Amino acid sequence: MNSLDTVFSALGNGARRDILARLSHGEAALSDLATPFQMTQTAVTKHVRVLENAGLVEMEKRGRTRYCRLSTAPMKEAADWLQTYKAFWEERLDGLAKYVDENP
Amino acid sequence: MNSLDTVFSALGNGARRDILARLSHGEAALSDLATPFQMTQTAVTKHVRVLENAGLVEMEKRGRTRYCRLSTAPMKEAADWLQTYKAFWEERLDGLAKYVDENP
DNA sequence: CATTTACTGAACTAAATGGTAGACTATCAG
DNA sequence: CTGATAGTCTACCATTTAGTTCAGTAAATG
Repeated sequence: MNSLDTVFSALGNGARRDILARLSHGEAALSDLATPFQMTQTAVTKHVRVLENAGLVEMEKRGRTRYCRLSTAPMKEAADWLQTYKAFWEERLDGLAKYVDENP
Repeated sequence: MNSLDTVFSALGNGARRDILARLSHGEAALSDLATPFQMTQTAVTKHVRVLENAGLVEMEKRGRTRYCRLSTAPMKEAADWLQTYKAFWEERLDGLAKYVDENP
């Protein structure tokens, strides 16, 4: 599977985006993530695995706890892909601006 | 379902991204899309429906053919979401630069 | 009018997703 | 050692996804 496939579909889930938001405040253990998200630890683990598989989080086991931290490189890839369409939506905005100018 | 959910998961499929790429060259009928993508027309229609549902394409029926064109507004939303993490990956790059500076 | 073309809809399949529960291992604290 | 804590693995479930086929409607064309 394409890397953009895994990244975009990993991001296509609110719970996972919430986990990323939480991780943007710093490293967290799996159990730290399970508590606030009203979810089984197993479920959280599954989500984190998806994120890990997409390269969006890195895991490190210290003792019995497994810490997750953000890894944003794939996000940059995704952002770059979207960026290729930026000209498009800006052009559309320009078109709108022109329309507004010509129809006061 | 959250709008970012539908947009990101719509983008999480190579076939759909290919369709968007094709549409970035201009309007296309459903049948125009089916031919190059070695897929049933029904399958293409389903993909396009997903894209339409995410607001990424707009459809217009003229006569018996249904034309699709790009609609990038939701992409901008997605890009904006990713952008909030941009500081992160740039910070990481700064950290790397610092590391490189300190370890010549 | 007859035929082709463009598309729709329903029904089906196989696999993936998002979630649960339960039993088990490993580690840390008292 | 004992018990609590962190996490894993397996199995199961319901729903969604990605695709197919086939039959049908609607519009363009000879």
